[in-house]
Amino acid sequence: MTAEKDTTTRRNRILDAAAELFERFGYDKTTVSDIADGAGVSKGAIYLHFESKEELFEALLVQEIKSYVDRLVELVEADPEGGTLATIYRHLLEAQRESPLLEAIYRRDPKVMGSYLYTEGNIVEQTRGSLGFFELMYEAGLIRQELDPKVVTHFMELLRYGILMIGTLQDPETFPPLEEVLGLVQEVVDKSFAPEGGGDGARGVAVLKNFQTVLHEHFEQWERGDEES
Amino acid sequence: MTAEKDTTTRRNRILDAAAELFERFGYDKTTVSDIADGAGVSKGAIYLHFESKEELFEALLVQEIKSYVDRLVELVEADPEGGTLATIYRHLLEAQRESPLLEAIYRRDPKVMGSYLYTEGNIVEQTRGSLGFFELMYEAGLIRQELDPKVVTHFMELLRYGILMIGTLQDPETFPPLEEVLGLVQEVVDKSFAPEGGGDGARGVAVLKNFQTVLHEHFEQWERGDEES
DNA sequence: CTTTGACCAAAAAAACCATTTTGGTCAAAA
DNA sequence: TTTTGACCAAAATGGTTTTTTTGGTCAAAG
Repeated sequence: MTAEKDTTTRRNRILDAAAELFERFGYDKTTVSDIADGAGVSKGAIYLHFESKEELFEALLVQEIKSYVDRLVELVEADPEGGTLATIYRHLLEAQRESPLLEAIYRRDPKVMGSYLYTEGNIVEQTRGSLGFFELMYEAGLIRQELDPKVVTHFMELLRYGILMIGTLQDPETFPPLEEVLGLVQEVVDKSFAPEGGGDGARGVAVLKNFQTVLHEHFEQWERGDEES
Repeated sequence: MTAEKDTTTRRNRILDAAAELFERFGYDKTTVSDIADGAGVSKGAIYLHFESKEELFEALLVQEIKSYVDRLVELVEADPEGGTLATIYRHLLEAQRESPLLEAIYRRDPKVMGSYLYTEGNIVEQTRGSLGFFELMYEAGLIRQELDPKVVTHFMELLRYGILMIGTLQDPETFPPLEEVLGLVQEVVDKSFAPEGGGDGARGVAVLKNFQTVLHEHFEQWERGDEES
């Protein structure tokens, strides 16, 4: 019990150190020794937890995606407006902005992802799964039924990628405050895509939490399958 | 007169050849000789029109931006709905998609722009000018007065950059038809940002054409200033 | 049993040179 | 006068060798 907790703690210290280094210097420029030093463990210890540098990186990405969804659920549950489409979407964008590493993944930033981008079957491919979420919202009646959910989803993806990329193409100094932009986004989505009155908020929370569960299971299965290969 | 027309024609043939080659092979991989061959002129002839490869490239970019705006005006004038905010914005996105070279500029595509990206004071920096346009639309009453034009502009920029970049991050095969997406964009913009009834279309056309003039003048002055340096 | 860090093969980076290409020029041709 | 293409210095490219770094291992220490 205490022993297990200890190794888990160490694993997390390694992941924490890795997160900071990968984010700052990127996958290629971060060495396993650097991570070991950063975590205050020996290099060998790292290989007691992860099979390779690549697997360590993937474990980190998976962790990042998981806590992204967890954070989203947290934000939505704390919001009095609950699980309406616009609320969820707004918090989704907020949660995305909170994790620079996650942004780098979605952005396929070569500076951060480095040669990992060119590895076979990398995690990034899997991240498309979130698209299915809005279809679920549609089926739950939280998107106007006369709209095409595919098109609505794509619209929201456009905005999401816009937020993701605009900072690399223009000077962020010139941007209006994010708060105001997100406020407008929320209004627009609510006005154009949500049913009258915004829809059943509790239902939305349920859909989201279900999605959260499915996603966690998906990645746990993936991690299991990953070890034996 | 005939002589002048001849040199103008030749200049355009060079620009045309350059456009195709730069788009296909990028700035670095396209040689001046290639362009000369493509245009059916000698290499020396190119230097009768342009001071350097870089200046030729810039002239091409400027031309591209100019015809982008010209094309936008054309589309808007042909549209019965005229110059409402949503109509103009929709055609702006359409016109943008029609020019791969322009997309490459806005996208800062290193494959196409190559080492030109790292030159001092390159044109790309100047292209931010279009942002001012929506402020003019606001002043002309074509954007709801209770909204913050800066935030609305940024929202529309987010969508624009999303459309620009999403194809590089996800497989376009999975996208819904562009027509439908643009249709939704237009609806959303109209519903959320335009005043009741969409606003005075004729006024919008006037604002747009005025912007067109200013932009043309801006670049003509820029070209003049560029030669003497 | 757990953890370490010296050690190694492999890969990446740096240094070096030979060769080719390229942007730009200008004497000569048209 | 106008246009050309052979020509050149400078830069880019390609190939080779040397040096350094790095992911991963495992005998030995704790």
